[in-house]
Amino acid sequence: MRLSKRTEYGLRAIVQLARLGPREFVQSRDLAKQENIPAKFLEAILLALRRGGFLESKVGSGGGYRLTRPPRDISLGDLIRRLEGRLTVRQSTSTTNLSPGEIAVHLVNDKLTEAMDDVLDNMNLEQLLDHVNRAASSQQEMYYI
Amino acid sequence: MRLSKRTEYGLRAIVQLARLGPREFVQSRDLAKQENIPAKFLEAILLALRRGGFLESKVGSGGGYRLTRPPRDISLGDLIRRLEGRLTVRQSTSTTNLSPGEIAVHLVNDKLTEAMDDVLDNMNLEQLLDHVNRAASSQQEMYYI
DNA sequence: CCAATTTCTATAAAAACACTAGGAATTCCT
DNA sequence: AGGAATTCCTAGTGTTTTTATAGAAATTGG
Repeated sequence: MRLSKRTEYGLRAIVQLARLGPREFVQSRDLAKQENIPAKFLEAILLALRRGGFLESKVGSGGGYRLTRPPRDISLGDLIRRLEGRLTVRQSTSTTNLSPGEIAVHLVNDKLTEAMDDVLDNMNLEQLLDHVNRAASSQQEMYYI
Repeated sequence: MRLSKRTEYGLRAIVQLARLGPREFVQSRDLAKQENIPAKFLEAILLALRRGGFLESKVGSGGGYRLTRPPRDISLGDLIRRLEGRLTVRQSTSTTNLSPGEIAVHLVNDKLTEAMDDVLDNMNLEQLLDHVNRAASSQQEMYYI
């Protein structure tokens, strides 16, 4: 299991935005530079995040993006499902006349989906930032020991 | 999250093999027909399962495939990781000098991987078959109610 | 009016996935 | 011995998904 580049970039961008605080608008180009993400690709991703209600934007000179609400109120589940484009409705393959193998596949798929949703739905952006800070500072300590 | 066709087909085939018991060799072509899977594709998948130690084969007339061990001893984790080809080693991107965003991505990736492994490593083929049988029989009941 | 920015549409390039072709090797059966 | 059935193996092909890129319209601030 690996997140797509799209999701990875989106996550990295929103983490930056969350760290910089909700005051200022940050430009797509700057985010791209800071995180070393292809600029045009990031543009499209930020747009999707805006449409998803995670970001608000301001067009024109001095414009950019910022969070619509505090990190605590942004669920990783909502965020990542939006980024992965996994609105891929549960296959509506009629649940009748399935072979045993097909039933098994369904079962496994459901279990996996549930497990992932569990992880993501129980973590918000604030908690993720806390983890990151802790990880980063423990990385710092390494140098002093 | 969705399993690849390769994994889906492999799972369906091994479920069939497990149901038919460990006695007889079953031919690839028959499995393909029963589960409606492209024959040549399935061949390659079964071969991989043999190399992974899940199946043993007999070449030539009257040949085919069968499980190497009882379903109880086949972990879904081992099986599916083999099928997904997800030996995709944990990225060895040096864990130094990561941006906060990159750390966040790592964290999420690890959590998700762990959650999926948890599900899969705690289920064996026998348990999966039980689930399937229960699901199938409750599906049957539907017709009588 | 001009520069900076988001927004939008269209397309291209690359990678992953889902197969297919064809023949070699092995085994069984008569 | 010979032919039919089967796995084994290598290589290739087509399609879909992912990862971008190009370029111009719309909006805003100065």
